[in-house]
Amino acid sequence: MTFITKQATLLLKILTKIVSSVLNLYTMLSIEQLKKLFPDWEQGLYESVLENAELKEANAGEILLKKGQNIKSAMLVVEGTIKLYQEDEDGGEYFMYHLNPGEACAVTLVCNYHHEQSQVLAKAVTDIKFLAIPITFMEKWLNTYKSWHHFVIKTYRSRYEELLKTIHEVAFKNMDERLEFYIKKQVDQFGVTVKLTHQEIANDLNTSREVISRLLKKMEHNGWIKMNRNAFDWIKK
Amino acid sequence: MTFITKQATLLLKILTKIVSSVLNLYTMLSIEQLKKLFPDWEQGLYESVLENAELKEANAGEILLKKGQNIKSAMLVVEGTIKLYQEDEDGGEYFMYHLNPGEACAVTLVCNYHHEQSQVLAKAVTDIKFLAIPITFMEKWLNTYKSWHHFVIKTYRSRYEELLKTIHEVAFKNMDERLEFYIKKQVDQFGVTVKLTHQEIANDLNTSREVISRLLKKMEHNGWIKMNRNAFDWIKK
DNA sequence: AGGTTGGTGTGATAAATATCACAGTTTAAA
DNA sequence: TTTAAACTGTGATATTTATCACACCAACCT
Repeated sequence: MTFITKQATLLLKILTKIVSSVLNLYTMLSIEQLKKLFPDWEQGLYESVLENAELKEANAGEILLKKGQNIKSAMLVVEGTIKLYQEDEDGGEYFMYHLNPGEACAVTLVCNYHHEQSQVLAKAVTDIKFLAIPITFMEKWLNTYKSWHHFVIKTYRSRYEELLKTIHEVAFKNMDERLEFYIKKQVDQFGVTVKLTHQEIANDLNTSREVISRLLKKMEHNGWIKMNRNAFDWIKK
Repeated sequence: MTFITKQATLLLKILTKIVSSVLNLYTMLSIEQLKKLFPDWEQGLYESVLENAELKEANAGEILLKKGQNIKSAMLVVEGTIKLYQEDEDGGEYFMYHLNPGEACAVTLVCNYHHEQSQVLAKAVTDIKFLAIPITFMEKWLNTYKSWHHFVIKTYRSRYEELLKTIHEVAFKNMDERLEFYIKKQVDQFGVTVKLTHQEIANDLNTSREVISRLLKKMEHNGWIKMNRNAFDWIKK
């Protein structure tokens, strides 16, 4: 009885392994796809990534990274869009920027692999695919591939600039201007039809739903937007 | 007449060059000092820096970099303290972090030397000395010195983290907590005696002097500070 | 001493935002 | 079709912050 159970367990493990490796073949990227996403890398880096990265998926709305969570792998976006937030201890969130295919999450590109903790919250906005690279490779690749080095620096630089913009908004602007700035980012990402509820916007800007409702009403009066349920169109300019 | 003028001009140029190189000798750093400030560099990098960087000075209060200004050289702090601000179009400022000896101003570490503009405001808090490295070397050094590469990444990473903290404060906290956070940074830098007027603090936090005065009064009542004219002591904890 | 300047204290009021309360409306579920 | 849940609109009120007005005081100048 126990013998049979053990045999079955073993068989299950083997089968799982086979299935997952077959799936991996199916879902793995071709080197050509990789080159399109990350055009400036060296040949060897593409190969290293294919060999060592895991292609993962997540559904829209899923939380990919929480503040305080240990970082165990770098995240490179392959498909879909991720939203990056600053997260408060007691539930607050503040939206900072989007991550798109070909971009990497800066906070996960850690050089020293000693228990780095995430300072941000990352959420999948759409269904996504991303490459997860164990952080043990981070230091090694920095020393091996110049193009990786440049990629890391480029990533940090562009994210640093996004954070500066965020600080500019939140330190100097009132909610009406911050909302406009927010909507514009949304429009750049997904087009003039903004499919978000007032509550969702309020959460992203760390304010209350009523405030957003009133400000959107005002924008409607000004002829900046055309409102629908669960969505509105940005028609300004 | 023109001949004599030309001769004189030439002489002046030569003299200027001699004087400036003598001055350079006087003010230049030794390689030992450089190693103390930037411990993890390669030998060749120290030499390159000594050869190509200019050691500059500035007085307390001087503005080193303004938003929108073209970046022509990287700044490495040698002596004194610099304050980094986000700057608003109409005069507002928001303090983000301090830069100390051995640290570099991230925004000036540009890889591409095509008219990058500063996104920040940098002010000398004390009299300072810093190394100015023409940005033509940035790309070259990235390709030549691994230690430079690591230095740049380390710089970006730590500044990115500072910006995250700033966003956390300004997005989630009320002025009383932001003031406390601000004072603590000040105390970490210069000790428990905070030599700032209410007006200066108000400017750094983009608020008004009255607000800071009232909040400091409250802190005094709570026994967190001991107030004097032009300064106060942080005595909490 | 008298005057000027800059720093501080504080009331009164306005503006921006947060919170509460509740009504109406659409959508989805039973 | 009825019911429940989610989304939106809006008034009333509280809190936080900004702005204005002015008084007081210490330091410095002459």
